[in-house]
Parts: sequence; C-alpha cells; structure tokens
Amino acid sequence: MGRGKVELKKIENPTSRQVTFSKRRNGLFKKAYELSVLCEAEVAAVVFSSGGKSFQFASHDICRTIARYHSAIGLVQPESFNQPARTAEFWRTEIDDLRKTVEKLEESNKHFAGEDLPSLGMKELKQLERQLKIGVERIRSRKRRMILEHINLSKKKQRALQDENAHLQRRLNEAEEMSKRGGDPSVTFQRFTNVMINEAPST
Amino acid sequence: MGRGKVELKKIENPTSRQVTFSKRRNGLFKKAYELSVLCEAEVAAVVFSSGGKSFQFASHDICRTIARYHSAIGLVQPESFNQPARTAEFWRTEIDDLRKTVEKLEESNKHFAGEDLPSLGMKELKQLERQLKIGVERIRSRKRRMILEHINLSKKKQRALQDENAHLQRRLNEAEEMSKRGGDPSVTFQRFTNVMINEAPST
DNA sequence: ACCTATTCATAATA
DNA sequence: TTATTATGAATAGGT
Repeated sequence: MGRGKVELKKIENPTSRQVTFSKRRNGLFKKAYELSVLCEAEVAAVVFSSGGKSFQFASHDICRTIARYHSAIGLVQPESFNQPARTAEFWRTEIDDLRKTVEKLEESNKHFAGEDLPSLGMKELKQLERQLKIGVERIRSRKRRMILEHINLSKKKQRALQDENAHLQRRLNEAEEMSKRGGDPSVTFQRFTNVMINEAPST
Repeated sequence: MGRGKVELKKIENPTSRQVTFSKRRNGLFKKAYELSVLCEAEVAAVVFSSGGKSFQFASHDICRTIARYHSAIGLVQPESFNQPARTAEFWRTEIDDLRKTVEKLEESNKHFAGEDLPSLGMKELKQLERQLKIGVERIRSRKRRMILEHINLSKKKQRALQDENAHLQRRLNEAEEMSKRGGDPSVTFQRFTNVMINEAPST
C-alpha cells in the first residue's frame, strides 16, 4: 500500500529495507494489539531484524503466552541430563561471532555502495575511492574480455560455415558436371546452410 | 477499514467477534509473512482465541524463534527446550542461516572489489559497474562536503582572529594616544595573535 | 520525521 | 462459510 505495489521479495536497497522494516513492524504490532482488544485474544509476536535485533509485542505477558503455547503443543519435557549451560554458552559465542562478522561485512558493503559514509574519515574515503576505481577497472576489463571472446567465437562459427558452404558449392558443381555428362539425374542436393553471425553484446 | 470505523474495544456480538477474529488473525499472519520476506526478518506470532484455541505463524521455526528470543533477553530457557537433540538442531539452523548470510555478503564484497567476476554475466557486470560508479560519486561528494566544511571552519577562525587583531590594534592605538597625552606609561599590551589558516586537506 | 497517492484490509452486507 | 464492495488504514516513495 503506497505508491506502486511491492513485489513480495527481499527489498534489496538496505536503506528502504530498514525503513520498511520499522514501519511494518509497527504496523504488525498495532494489528496484534487490535486483534487482542477487539476479540479478547491473547497475542504475542516476536520479530528479529536481519541484523539480529529483537522486538516483541504481547497483549498479556509474553512468557506466559509462550508457556501457554508450549503446553498447547504438548511439549512438556522432563528435566534432561545435559550441560545445557555450557553448550548453550558455546553456541552463543559462536553465533555472536558470526553476527559480528555479518555486521562488519554489511558495513563494508554499505561503504562500497557509497552509504553510511559520514562514519569515515578523509583517509578512509580516499582509500575507498581507490578501491572502487580498481573494481570498476576490473569489471570493464572483464567486460572487454567477454566481448572479445564472443566475437572470436562468432568469427570461428562464420569461418566454419563459410568452409561448409564452399564445400557444398564444390559438390554441387561436381554434381552438375556429372549430370551434364549424363550422370544419374535423380541425385539432388537439398541441404542449405545460412551464415549467421550472432550479434555481439553491446558495451 | 471497512464500512465505518470501529472503536477499539471488545466486540460484544459473539458472531461478528468470531468473524473478525478469523479475518484479522489471517491479516496479522499475512503481515507477519510479508515482513519476514521483505525485510529478511525472523518473525513468529502466537494467538489464542478467547475460546482458548491456539494459532501460530512462524517465518522460520517457531521453537527456534522462541529459543532465540529467550537467549536474546538473557533468560535461561525452560528445560522443555533444552532437550539436547532439538536444541542442537535449533542452533545449527541458526548458525547455518548466519553462515549463508556471511557467504552472500562476502561474495558481494568480492564483486565490489572486482574479484570473482567470472561468475557474473554481462548483465550483472553492467549493474555492478553502475553501482560502483554511484559509490565513487557519493564518496567524491562526501569528500567535497568535508573539504568545504573544513574551509568554512578555517574562514570562521580567520575572521575571528582578524576581529581580535583589529580590536587589539584599536586598544593599542588608544593606549598610545593616552601615553602621548601623558597617560600612565606603565600600561602595556603584551598579547599577540597570529592569523593561522589551517591547510585544507588535499583532494 | 512528515506527506500523500496508492494499494490493502476489512466491516457490513448478502 | 464465502463473495462482494464501500470505506478506512497502511504504507511506498518522496521531501
């Protein structure tokens, strides 16, 4: 709802994704609230942003609602005999590390896209610009290479077709000679080939 | 929405309350789903009708999301969740997701740096080049802005110093006048200021 | 953050 | 329950 509809797929632009996340999260919680009031329902909602931040709404007490959900599902389990503390701790750090990695990568990605620049000093900006220019240059050279390859391929195809044409022409001439000299006139040639040069991709 | 607005209070008519509950529950879950897709968020919602029936939506795995919520708020999870196999499963999927995210980010980072290009087609290359050019342009504009700010700051400083100089000059003249006319010759001025313009950073 | 053209959700109704 | 539709709400894109 808004100007133009939106495809149901990940919003690629990080800025508008963040904005939409905020807006829609609020919208969702509002709806949840209204549902709970209008229909006397018990509602809880948990949302994690892609960055890992958590948000929640609960009409009553979220823990109570979750507990109720557990019992509703019949997931009650007796005390288990493990060392969940240590294991959970281990996983937690593992996940924290990964999250940090993600954050760093996201930041550098943003910088590459020219976003979030105010957090950088002049020196970093210069370095970044240099880096981007190198990137552009590499991409251009890759494009040149691809085009060249394409052209060469086309040329090869062309040559092959020309050769085949010549060959067929020769055979045709021979056959005509034969028939002039009284060869079997039922022999005909029905093969044709077209010389097609694929259009090279535009720059 | 709908014909006439609704007050935010319990719907007394049981029939229309039930109908509204159904509709709005679906609406809520739909919104939750859209949020998860559009913004790559992890969303879970649990709803109990006033009659006690439970409904839930989860973008990933609802137990995982709840577990994540628990760890996010630093609560020890209820034992019912710490059954080792299941818990391990949750953490594993969580970690897998994060790893995938990291991989994607690393790939796009490489592409920004002009590495690993052969995996891209001509179309992607063009898009990437455009993106990089935008990045460069933004960086340049950021640099310009920084330099301008620096210059303005310098100018301000310069002006302030000039003013101070003028003021001192005036007082000096006055003092000289005074002494010529036989004022107290012991009054001297010992303050000096230099007008220093900081060098602007080079482009 | 605020604005508003649009699309979406849904209350009333059948 | 389902389908329709008038209307208010949510929100995408812009500023």
